[in-house]
Amino acid sequence: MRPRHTHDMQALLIWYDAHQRRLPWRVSLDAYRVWLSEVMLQQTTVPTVLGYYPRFLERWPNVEALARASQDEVLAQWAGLGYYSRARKLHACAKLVAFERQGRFPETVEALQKLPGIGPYTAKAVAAIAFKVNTVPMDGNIERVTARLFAITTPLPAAKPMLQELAQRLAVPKRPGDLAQALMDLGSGICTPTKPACPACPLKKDCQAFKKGIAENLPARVKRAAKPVRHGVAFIAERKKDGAVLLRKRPEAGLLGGMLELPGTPWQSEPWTDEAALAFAPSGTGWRQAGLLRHVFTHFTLMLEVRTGSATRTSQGAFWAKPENLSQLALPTLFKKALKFMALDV
DNA sequence: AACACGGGGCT
DNA sequence: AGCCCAGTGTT
Repeated sequence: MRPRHTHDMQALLIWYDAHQRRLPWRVSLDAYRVWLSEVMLQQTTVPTVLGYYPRFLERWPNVEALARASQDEVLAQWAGLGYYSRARKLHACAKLVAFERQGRFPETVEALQKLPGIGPYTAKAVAAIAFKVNTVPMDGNIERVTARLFAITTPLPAAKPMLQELAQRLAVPKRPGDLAQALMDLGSGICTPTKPACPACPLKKDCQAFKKGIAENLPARVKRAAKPVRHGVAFIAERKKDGAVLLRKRPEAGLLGGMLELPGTPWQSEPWTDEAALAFAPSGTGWRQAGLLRHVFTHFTLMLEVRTGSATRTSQGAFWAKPENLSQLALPTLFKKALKFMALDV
């Protein structure tokens, strides 16, 4: 066992007490609320989550309520947040906790990590914040803070195990949850990826990277490959009498899994010819180009050509959705963008 | 270890 | 245009 308290975590906690933000998931340490916020915050910024978390909590105030919802309802509320497998696993986890564990979340890192959608980070965060387990979760912020504190120059992701081990040395038994949140606040507010505010940092006396003047260069990363481009054509098939459009449900697994979409072509590396694209159109007439949009996914960029036309009957697997109902459906951002072309087309 | 998996905001 | 973000699960 290495010696603890080589760093002044007390100074960090004092800074945290003076600077912490009033965020809705810091109002209560109820495990359900902590868990819900941590899942939403996976790879998602605080401002974005602020637009979803209060609505979720109002609609489903406890894990039993969320467990009783339908998956389509959960996906509809999640629409726009991205990484939709999170919503499916969130619901699966809620059902498991509500129906097989009498509504109680497990209280150890190991048991939490067995639940759907809870990985190493979320297990530690929930354990530390809701159950006062003395552990330090590793997220992007704490990874960066740790790399700088110890001046680790090994590039990510190879440095991850070392950073994980070093971060655990920062643990303090008194206030594990506050320490985790203090480190994350430090990472987002002071120890930022570019132009860190080192002079204002409560840990500057301990920071090896600051002393060496290399804080801004850490953590080092290996270069990522450029995103390929894919092309698709989507069809807005409009019903004359009420303006309803045809939608269909995507497969449960994979990209935008379980969400709704406009009918259209597959997405391929080459642009579509008219003739090839029309083979994927719903039964309808008068197709004309309404717009072209670019949408960036995690690992490719999509160029989506949007065409409008009129249709009188549904096609295979599709259904009519009235414009006034669109906001309550599980439509990912890509297709919300596409549907905006409809209004221009009168 | 590498990849799939959204979307928004920053520089 | 590239990088980042309160990551997880699969291969």
